Amino acid sequence: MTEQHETPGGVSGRALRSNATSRDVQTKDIPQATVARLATYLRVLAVFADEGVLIVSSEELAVAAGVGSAKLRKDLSFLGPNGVRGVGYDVAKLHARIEDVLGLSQGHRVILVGAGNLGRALAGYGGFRRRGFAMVGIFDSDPQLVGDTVVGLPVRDAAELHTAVAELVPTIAVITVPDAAAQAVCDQLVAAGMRCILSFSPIALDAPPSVEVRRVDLAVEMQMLSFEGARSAEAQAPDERTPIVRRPPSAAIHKAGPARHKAGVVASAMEPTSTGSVVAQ
Amino acid sequence: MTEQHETPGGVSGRALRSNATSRDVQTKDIPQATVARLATYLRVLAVFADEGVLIVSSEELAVAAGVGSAKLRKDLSFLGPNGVRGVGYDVAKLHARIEDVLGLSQGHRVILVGAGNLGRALAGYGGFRRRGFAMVGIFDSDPQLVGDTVVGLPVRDAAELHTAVAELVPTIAVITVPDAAAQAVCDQLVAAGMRCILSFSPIALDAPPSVEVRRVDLAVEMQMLSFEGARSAEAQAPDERTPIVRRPPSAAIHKAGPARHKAGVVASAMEPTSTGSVVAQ
DNA sequence: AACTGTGAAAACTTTCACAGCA
DNA sequence: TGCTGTGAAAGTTTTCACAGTT
Repeated sequence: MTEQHETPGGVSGRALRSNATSRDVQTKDIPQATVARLATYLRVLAVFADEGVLIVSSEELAVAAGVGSAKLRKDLSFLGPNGVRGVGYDVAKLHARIEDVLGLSQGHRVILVGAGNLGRALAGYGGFRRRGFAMVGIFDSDPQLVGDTVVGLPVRDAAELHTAVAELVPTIAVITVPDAAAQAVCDQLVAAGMRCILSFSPIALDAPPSVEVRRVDLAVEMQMLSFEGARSAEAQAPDERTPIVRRPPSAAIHKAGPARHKAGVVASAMEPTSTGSVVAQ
Repeated sequence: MTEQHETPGGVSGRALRSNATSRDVQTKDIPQATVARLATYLRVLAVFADEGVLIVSSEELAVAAGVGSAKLRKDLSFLGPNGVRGVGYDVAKLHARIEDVLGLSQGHRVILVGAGNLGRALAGYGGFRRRGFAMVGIFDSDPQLVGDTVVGLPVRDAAELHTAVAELVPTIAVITVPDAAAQAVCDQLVAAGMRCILSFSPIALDAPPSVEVRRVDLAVEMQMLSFEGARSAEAQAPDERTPIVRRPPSAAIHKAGPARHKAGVVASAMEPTSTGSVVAQ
């Protein structure tokens, strides 16, 4: 369930490449939900291609991607005709088509702000490189980290962001700084001209509508799992449920102590957040 | 854009805790989309609580969470009455209520399989601990890594998984191994009795319907950003678009070379995947 | 006066089932 | 015959707007 998504109006273009196939489709009309799955199909197609498969049917692709074949066909139909009736889809051709529609054909230059644990892990994450995202710059404001080398790139001072953006011409920025610093970093990135931002901080970032901000909250996924798990447990043992989750040793933080209840104070300072989207899935 | 979700029927129960408030609501009736957002509200509420805020209005909460207030109220309405008309919501009470509904009240014991970059980063990710997820075991099959200490825990041999699960009684398992190993690890976890699995491998995992599997594909988020970015660029400069994404130096992998086209071969071996869900958003 | 809770409308997604084509 | 592309139905989610409460 992705989220709202204020109408954008950003920047970042695609190189010319006068050949046919181009991104003619009314991209505006491709449902959000479909876009999310196109990315998945792309990966699966890459696997098929590696295996030397030339043609796949919607059924095969669907199974590999974990969706229904009707849904897959419907999704692909938004990109115009891509297959051959009675035969299937040309793996290479479909891969190229989706890449094109997603705006991945030219590849992306990515900078990462926040060289902490998560940042370094993402910088080295093979899945990005493998799918056409090149890491071109890493930044942090911690003098301790500045100068380190991560996946071959020097960690630069976050103060250099503005200059560096002009020089590196990145198309996507990834934020992996502590929550408290996220909004400030986002502002800097916007000021530097970035138009696509992926944040791993769970806070909602405020940015002009011309900037695309996506948010990934890793804990949300765990919490959804928790819900589904608890739900199925409930369904199975309507009442004599076994307390498998015994000892709450170090867990159960934020127990929202029943302290200071009673009305009175009302919300105080709270950034006028907006833009952005959730995962969810 | 979350996804399908085969009807589960799993395990993992909640401790008794005879007090009121319990998870009475027909959890079955809470929309998937709402569950994803509840997790977000929870985090925002924790922030408000830390700031000493006692009461919030749907509008304030909504802004902080980055959603519309009507949507937020509708979401909360699935949990039964939680606020006071004309006043707002009691921060602590609402926090506790959502925690309860999501099945987080008892906290969760988490094991992680795959002590590579991503695994280690997740193990140390404060967002988990902060929200009640306690890391209790880390595994890897690489002898090089076994024995290392990550966030205070020794990396154990993945071969010990079965025994370890019996001993640690974890409720959630996180998979961060290379794609090729993901299905095997998943199978082991299922065999060991795990019922909730979160995988960071982009491949669709096959597991019995009684096991909840969620998948997070970090690259999908980037690809969706790419799409939105390209789309808005298009909207802005209908035709004389500036090719900001110039030099495709190290980027643009998987260019799906127009080599071996032409039909003939059809999909070969492909795991009969199923279960699971996507992010996306 | 301020704010929640909620039916009902609108928008969006998924699923079905079949016409159309190689 | 086999598989795509797609309208139309079904299901889900969001948005609206207002009745109900304190």
